Amino acid sequence: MVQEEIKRRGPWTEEEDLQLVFYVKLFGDRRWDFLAKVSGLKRTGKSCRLRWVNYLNPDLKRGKMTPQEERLVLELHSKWGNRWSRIARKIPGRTDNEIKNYWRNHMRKKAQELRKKSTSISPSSSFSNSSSSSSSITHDENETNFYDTVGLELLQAEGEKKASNQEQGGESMKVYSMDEIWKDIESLEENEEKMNKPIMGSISTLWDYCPDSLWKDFDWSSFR
DNA sequence: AAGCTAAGCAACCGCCGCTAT
DNA sequence: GATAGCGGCGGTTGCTTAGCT
Repeated sequence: MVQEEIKRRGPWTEEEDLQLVFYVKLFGDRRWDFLAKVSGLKRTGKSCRLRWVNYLNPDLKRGKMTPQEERLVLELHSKWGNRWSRIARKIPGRTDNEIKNYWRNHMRKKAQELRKKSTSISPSSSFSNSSSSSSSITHDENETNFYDTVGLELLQAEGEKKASNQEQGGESMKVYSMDEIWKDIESLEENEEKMNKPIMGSISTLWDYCPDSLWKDFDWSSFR
């Protein structure tokens, strides 16, 4: 009779992060169950993978989505629906989880704004033609439809607004045309195919990219 | 200052598909 | 070909923080 090891759950500690990064560096980011075992972390392989993919991976960008990233998310979502990982692959440095959260929060906010506007004009305008994805979101009907379809409508409405805002604002953020975005996507796809390299291909620089807080107190002698 | 609400984000769950045996 | 194990994905939950009354 094998005794089931009790797995830790909940937020990761800095120590766990360090340990995970070290073992990912050592063995790569594929065999998560194996990694979970050899690292001594009392976590499931899945949990380790999630932590790495969504937080520890040095290729990740942090902070607010840029306007061009926002537009890209809208555009790609209108094309692919809730295929978050697929969308994430086209937006370097962003994870599916991040994009999903972004969509959920920011789009809901904008849906509310739009709804306010639309109810003041015509109660039955917009939010009507659900087209993509098998979303099981159980909010009220307007919201569900918004998640599925409103991206493009927003793109159009927001595009004009942002363009004028950016002219006025002090920071002159470049607004990408869709042509430019698609060119970007295509070249990214080409690169992906050409290189077809695993994520860990860039991991030799891991130590350079990892947040200082992760490394500054690390006792390397214990690993020699 | 305290309480409440909404937003943001990290993490978990369950399902599905791929792969090794 | 069957099946078990694992990784990946999308959906959901729950905790923390910020903003408002």
